[in-house]
Amino acid sequence: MQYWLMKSEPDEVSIDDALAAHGSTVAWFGVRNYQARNFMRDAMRVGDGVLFYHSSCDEPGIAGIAEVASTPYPDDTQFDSKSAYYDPKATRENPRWVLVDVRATQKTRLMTLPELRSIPELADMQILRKGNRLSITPVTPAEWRCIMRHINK
DNA sequence: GCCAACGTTGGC
DNA sequence: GCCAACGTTGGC
Repeated sequence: MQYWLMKSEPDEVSIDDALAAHGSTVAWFGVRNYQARNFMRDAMRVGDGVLFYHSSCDEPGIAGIAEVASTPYPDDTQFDSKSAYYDPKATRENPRWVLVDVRATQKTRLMTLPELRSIPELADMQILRKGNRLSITPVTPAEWRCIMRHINK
């Protein structure tokens, strides 16, 4: 069992959107970074814990809890020439981008970046490092437990 | 809107 | 294979 933090722009897919989706499950489309893709393709397992993070918005932070709900499969938006995520170099025979399904399990209070930064145990979290841009990052069991403890207060 | 950080592209 | 130029991310 591993833990992850996954960024989503709430304008596109928020924790509320995910909870309202069929089976509270959404396809994590649009990842176009090889490192983040490789986490989904190679490391994630069904049932892994996910921190649902809202990025590029008024109040960035952890907004809910989710879990990995599928094995990896091709991201259809790469084949759609009308999509912002279209990749002309990808083909159905040779997909370049994969995704997993993510099932939202709980909307939480918003744990903002300043709050996360204020917790000494979380000082090494990848999301808090300067220049962090990766949209999917691993979370250690200790970080996960710490966040679970704080988020329900 | 700014800008630091970092990934990608493409000429050589 | 190097690396400069360029593009993107994302908090502020």
